[in-house]
Amino acid sequence: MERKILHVDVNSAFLSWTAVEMLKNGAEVDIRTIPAVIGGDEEKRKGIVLAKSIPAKKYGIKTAEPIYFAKQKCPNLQIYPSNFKIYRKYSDALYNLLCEYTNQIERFSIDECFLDITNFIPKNKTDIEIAYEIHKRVKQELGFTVNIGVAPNKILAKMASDFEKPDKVHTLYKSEIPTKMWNLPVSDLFMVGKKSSPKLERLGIHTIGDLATKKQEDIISLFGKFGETIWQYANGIDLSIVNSEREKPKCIGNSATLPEDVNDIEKIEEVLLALTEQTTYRLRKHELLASTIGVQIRTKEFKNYSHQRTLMTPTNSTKIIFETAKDVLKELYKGEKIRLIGVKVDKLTSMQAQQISLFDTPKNDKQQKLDKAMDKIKEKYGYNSITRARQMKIDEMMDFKE
DNA sequence: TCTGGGGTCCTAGGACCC
DNA sequence: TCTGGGGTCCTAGGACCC
Repeated sequence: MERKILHVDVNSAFLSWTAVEMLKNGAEVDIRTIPAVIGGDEEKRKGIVLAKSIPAKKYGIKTAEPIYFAKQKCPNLQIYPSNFKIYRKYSDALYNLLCEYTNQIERFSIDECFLDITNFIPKNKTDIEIAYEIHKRVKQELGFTVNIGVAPNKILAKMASDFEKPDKVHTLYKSEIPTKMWNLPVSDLFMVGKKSSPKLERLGIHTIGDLATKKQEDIISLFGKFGETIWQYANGIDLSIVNSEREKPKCIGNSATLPEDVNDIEKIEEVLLALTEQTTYRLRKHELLASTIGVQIRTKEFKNYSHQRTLMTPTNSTKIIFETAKDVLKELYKGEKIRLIGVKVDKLTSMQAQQISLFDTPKNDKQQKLDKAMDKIKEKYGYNSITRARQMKIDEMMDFKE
């Protein structure tokens, strides 16, 4: 049986949510109506565009481009900082509203959800009517606009919600694929990014339709497994289900671009410790243990390097993970000036499945208790409420999120 | 000129085992 | 001297997404 899938996508999410919050706090201008962006701090070298208003888009400003360029395109551009606490609040409000329509709902990102409403459409209504109802209610009750794609599977629903913006409902049924999707540039297809689209162009594949009508074997022989995926997407084929199970993460990591390039190993290790504490805190919150510890650095020339190491026994101990990360960093670091440092834990297993280790000494037990005590305080009073003394300066510098 | 931070998935090459 | 083939696991790096 044909399924009924919706993809709900918040228009310029970070900017819209900031606008709603500002209006609630008595602001006179709605930043959605002026050339404005949400962006990082240029002085801290995090100056990229995270979201843009429609008037800003008219100046040719693009998401993820440096603010520096955006300002050249539009000198009177208004720039507002990001605030993930607020985004989480609005994202949750949207999710709660959508849950009234189905229990098969997948949070695809902070501002996108897939809904499978196949078994939840009342007899007197159609899928399109439900989409319009959600569209209207979100605007009236939450104050921001969404695009909704209505289709028989996830890829088509996602492509449909990406059609004309903002504040629109679009359908993309199988019969509409040639007229609504095949005329679009191949780079508009989900998963075709800035590396594969020039490669496709060189092969004379300019539109999604060009890709769809090529022989599947030819695309597979050129692009491997990835080729199979994009060929299927171009033909509107996607058998994946709307997955409402909240899955455990497969890896957890934190990284930070430093305000200045650094080659002082002590300073680098201090930042590494702060990042490790953040990562292990999240690891423990998920009740997971990690087997692989990885460290990444980015040089001032934007070269990325990484090393990792797998431990005999999975752990979530800040001390063990930090000691390992320091070791891995030593292998990796050749003394050059670095711009970014990151830590990542991988091969995660649930704590319940933990094997009793021969190395569970009283000393390790003490470390575990210390981690737990620190976590509790962070839980109760906020992440920054407790911190190792020598780290205070770094925390200020890196403005940690909750 | 300037280029965030959080993820997922894939690939290629090497080590090691039988 | 000449030296297979299948499998698993690990690592480094890269593409892509929001």
